[in-house]
Amino acid sequence: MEVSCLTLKDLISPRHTRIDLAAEDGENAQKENIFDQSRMTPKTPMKNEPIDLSKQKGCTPERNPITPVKLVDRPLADPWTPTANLKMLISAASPDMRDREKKKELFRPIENSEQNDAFPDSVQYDMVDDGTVDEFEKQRPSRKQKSLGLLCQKFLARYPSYPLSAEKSTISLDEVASSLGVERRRIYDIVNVLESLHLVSRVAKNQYCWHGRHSLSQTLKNLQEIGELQKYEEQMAYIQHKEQDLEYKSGDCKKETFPDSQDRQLLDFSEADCPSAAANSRKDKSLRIMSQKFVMLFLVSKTKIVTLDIAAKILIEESQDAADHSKFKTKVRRLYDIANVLTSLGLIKKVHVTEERGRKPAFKWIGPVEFSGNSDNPKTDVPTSAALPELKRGACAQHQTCANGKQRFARHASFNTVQPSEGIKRKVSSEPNSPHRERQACIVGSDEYCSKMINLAAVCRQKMEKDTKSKICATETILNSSRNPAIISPFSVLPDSGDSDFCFNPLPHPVFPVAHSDMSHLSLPNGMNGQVLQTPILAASKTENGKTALLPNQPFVYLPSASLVMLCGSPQESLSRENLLTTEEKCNRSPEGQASPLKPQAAVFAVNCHKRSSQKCASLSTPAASIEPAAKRKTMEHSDVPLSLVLPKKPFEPPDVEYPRGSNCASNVHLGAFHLDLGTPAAADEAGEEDTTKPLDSQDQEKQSQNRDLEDPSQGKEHISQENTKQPFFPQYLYVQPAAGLSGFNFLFSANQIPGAVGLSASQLPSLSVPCVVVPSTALAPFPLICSPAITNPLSSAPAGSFPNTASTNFSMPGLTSTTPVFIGTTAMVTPKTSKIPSVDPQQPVPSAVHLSPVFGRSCNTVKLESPVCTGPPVTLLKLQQPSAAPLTPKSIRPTHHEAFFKTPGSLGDPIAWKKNEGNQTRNASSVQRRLEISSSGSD
DNA sequence: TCATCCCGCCACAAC
DNA sequence: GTTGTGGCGGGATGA
Repeated sequence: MEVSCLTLKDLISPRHTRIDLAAEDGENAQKENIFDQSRMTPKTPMKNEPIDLSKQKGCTPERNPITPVKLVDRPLADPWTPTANLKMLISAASPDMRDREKKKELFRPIENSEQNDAFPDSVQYDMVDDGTVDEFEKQRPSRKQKSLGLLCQKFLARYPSYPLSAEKSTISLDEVASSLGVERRRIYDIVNVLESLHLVSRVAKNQYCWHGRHSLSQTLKNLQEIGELQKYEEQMAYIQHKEQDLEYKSGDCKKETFPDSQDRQLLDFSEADCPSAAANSRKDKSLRIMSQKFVMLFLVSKTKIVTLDIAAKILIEESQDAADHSKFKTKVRRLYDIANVLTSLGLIKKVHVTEERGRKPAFKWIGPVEFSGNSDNPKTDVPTSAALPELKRGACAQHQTCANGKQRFARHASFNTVQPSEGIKRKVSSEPNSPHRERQACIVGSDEYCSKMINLAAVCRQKMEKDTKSKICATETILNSSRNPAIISPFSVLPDSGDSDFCFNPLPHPVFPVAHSDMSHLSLPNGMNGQVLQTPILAASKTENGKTALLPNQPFVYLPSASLVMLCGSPQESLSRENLLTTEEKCNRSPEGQASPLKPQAAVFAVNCHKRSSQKCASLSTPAASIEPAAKRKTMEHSDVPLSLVLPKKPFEPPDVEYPRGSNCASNVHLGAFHLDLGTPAAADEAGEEDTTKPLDSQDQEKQSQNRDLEDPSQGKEHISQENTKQPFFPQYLYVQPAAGLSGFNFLFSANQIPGAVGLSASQLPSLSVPCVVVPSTALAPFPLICSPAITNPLSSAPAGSFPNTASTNFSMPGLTSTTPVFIGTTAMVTPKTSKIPSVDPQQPVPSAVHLSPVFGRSCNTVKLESPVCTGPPVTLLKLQQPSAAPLTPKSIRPTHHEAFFKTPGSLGDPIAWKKNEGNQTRNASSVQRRLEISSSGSD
């Protein structure tokens, strides 16, 4: 938006200037001006008047100034299209033009084109004749000036970001193209991307309707949910790991399970169900869909950073396209196109991720992370079905058809990345916003694919709901999950595929000790989330009574805030965990295991969180996931720009896999599952099938993985950290993801913990009577409160039921703003070790706190985040990779309450945001395993 | 050399 | 058959 605004100004100004100049200045200027006008009127009188323009103009201030001119310009452009470029160039050659243009550099290209067009050929030619050609060439708009991004900005400048309903204007591609002096083809590129976000919709041939950003939030929200269902995060993590592995191996990596799964999905979507495979295939490849998927990657990503190569790989996989290099290159090209538009929209920005290999181009999501009610009310704002291009196109219908056919899919593969099914749609529809959602669903998934995804989400939700209803079941499931790694499998989305569609559902709720109610919300609809959370928490809770009671063990209660992630570890926890473990014996809480789990756990959490997408639960999921994710996020945020992602070469799976059994079998399980998932990120879904279907295997795998982890001392830094985490004690700490913009990580340490480790002195922090130390908000991103269960008062956020113990005392703190994080922990909860956690030292071995520790362990992986965003010094983030079992499951917490209280500007936002975060985090968790070093050069 | 991505051919779909 | 769409990748540009 902002960008666009700026752009608009710029654009406008230039023109104005021109105009003014023309009028004021000399004739030279006049030429241009004259041109424009003359052109406008004469050439395209028709065009000039286009409704769009007029409307647009009227609508926004920007327009006001601009539009009029533009109108004029447009007409001019029209005629010229064929030679517009040439003319423009020529015109550019003119000194006057140059000067002016120089001033206007940014917009020049377009303007020039327009203006140039205006100039009489004679003039241009003259210029050329004069030998200005050289100059012309010199001035010839540079490639940058012609960039799609710039073009898009100009395009956006023409329309108000938030047009009044009445204002909705139609967009004539021809006009726009002519006015902008570009080929229509270029406009298609822009419009397709905009359409994917529902900023515009196709009305008719060559006609699009401008909707503005009203529905953007909703669209993003939907995309996020879908992305979570898709397990994109996991996929990304998987791919990253794969890459790393490959690097190791230097071998070729061919698609692994993951891809396959995706491919399958794709196939299913595009071909199987769809009537016209060809059409579908084409649609699947459409820029619009790619754009949506690309956006999903961001929304799901914990770090909010997506590298082009990974995105391309994911897209390729999904599209079933051969992974051959050419395809990859093509995808990357397309992604550049999309990225340019998204950048112009101010949704992403380019950054560089430094990996072991080197620097990789990447993009960071700078758009809204949380999608709360949204300004865009989908309901109101959302463009009507008519507006939805896709719908118009009948995509919905197709989807439906497909969906129907695929329902099974959803169920079977339900876990597969996306399998939309009728159920999903239903769900969507069923949701509060049903109407809206449906649309969106259609919209989002313009393709069947999308619809399927939606369906899946819906299904997940339903299941989630069911699960919530049958918490008991959940507990059981949890137990089972603990037993069966498979169930826990991160991708659990499907986990139960075999069983029920979403086994995890139950888990989530029960899992989160916090408040079920809340938790339930939080609880990830998806098995993943739920699972993750469950693992740690659940175990605890279960052990306790099956109550979802907040983990007594857990020192802290996680308050759902997108930004926050809290990890708790404490001896107690360990105990509880042990209890859990006992239950989980299966999990094998190997001594080590406990610690190790972190990674997986984190991942798991993340995963779980993700899945919940459909539900608001997402927020819940986030919590768990949030832990790691949060870190990641922070890292990401911090590192707005250049990020160095160091991924542990080792397949994160095993390493991660280490299940901190100790903490919780469940967690472990989850982890394991997660690993599995990681192993087959994309496959996760499928894997889900396999894994889920093969719980035993998965379990075994998990165990193995755990064992591996344990075994693998090396497992990398992460391991170390994890191992640390393994330590019986869980460091209690709270990780707060910085809200967007937050630079540093926020850690919450228990008072017991050694603040020093963190560098924060307890004294410095305002200490609540609570044992926990509060970290300065400044350093910390704003985050929600966290309470240790120990505290008697149940957190407000936490459902009382869930956390009987939790002290809510502080929570209510109205004063707390997102910015002011408050942590409450029971000292008891905190173990000295916990101090480690805060461990600034990423490497510091984190006691393998059962739940939390694991996270730390990983988190320990120092992630250097330089978040450009972060004003603060670059922060080394510890990857909180896993919120190990313990972790709280802030997710569960998710309760709206929390939100209300804590909503912080950035983080808190919607449960969805949570979900996102969670999802991201969880997914990132996989990545977490890897080190994520983000060196973001400064803030952007 | 590599990242970026403009450009326009051309296939497919919609009239 | 014409026009609208948009996939695709060659190859230019810039760092």
